[in-house]
Amino acid sequence: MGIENVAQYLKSHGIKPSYQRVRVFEYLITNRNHPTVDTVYKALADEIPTLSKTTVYNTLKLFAEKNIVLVINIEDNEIRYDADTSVHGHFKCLKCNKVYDFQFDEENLNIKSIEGFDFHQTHVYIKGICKNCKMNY
Amino acid sequence: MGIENVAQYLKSHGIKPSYQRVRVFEYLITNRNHPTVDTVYKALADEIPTLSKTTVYNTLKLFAEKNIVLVINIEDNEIRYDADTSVHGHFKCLKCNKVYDFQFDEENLNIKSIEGFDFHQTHVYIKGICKNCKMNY
DNA sequence: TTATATATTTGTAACGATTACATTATTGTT
DNA sequence: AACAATAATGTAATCGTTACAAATATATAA
Repeated sequence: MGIENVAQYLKSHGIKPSYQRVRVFEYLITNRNHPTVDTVYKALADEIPTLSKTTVYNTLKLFAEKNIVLVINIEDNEIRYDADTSVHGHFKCLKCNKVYDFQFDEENLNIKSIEGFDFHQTHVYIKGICKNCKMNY
Repeated sequence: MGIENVAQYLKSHGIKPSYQRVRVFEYLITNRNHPTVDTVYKALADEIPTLSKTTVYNTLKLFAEKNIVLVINIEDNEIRYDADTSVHGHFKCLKCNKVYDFQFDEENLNIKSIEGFDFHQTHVYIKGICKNCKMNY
């Protein structure tokens, strides 16, 4: 997605494409690393010296409200964000702390005992050791 | 589970059954309400006037380390605990904020793209509107 | 263009949940 | 009873997040 397309994408979701918002969203789609606010802020602060961390908080919260990012709550002490809003799960490696995406079959979950409930969001989180860390330690 | 059995249960998991620890664990198994630290503290403070909130924090953290409680991270601003450590999911109603348990078929998730990873914990969280709130609003 | 209104960004202060730490109390052992 | 080890307590510190007011940027209308 080019800058013009990012701006258009934000507009089409009811978000005015300010410079900071475009840059934050570009960061998310370029680095698919499920960053925290701090990660985004540190990465962009070099190139946008006037950037405020509050702006990153506001921007990501706005993106979440407008449903163009997913909020990842796999750890209790940090909020991560993902610009891939398709249904997928997240795996966090307890050794290297990296977060991986994975696909799963939602319809096969065969959920029991909460029939008649309306589902708005489904989150599947798995923690463990990733393949790379298994081999190297 | 009676008090003696709670003490025995804690011991068998390497936890010294102090008065406070027994009371916190009894609270969890008596009120299966997925409480936060604050909820447990407020409920027990009446009956144990000297109870410190730090003790509740320490106790629940210890229980989690010893794997006799699950840490529920369905919301980013609160940690909830569950003495039911069997594999099950959690549904949070966005209207009444109640957390419900549900069963699901883990083996049918059919997880792709993270083959060869070791899984330690699996969490399935669903947010939406519960049946009761659907009917009453 | 200029004036004006609106929206956004910024930086600081406040907030709240959690943790660190030192002190006190409790428990177990000899 | 004396001692050592463990746990509980209360306060202070920490850290991620939010509130808020001032400054800046953007859009609109005359």
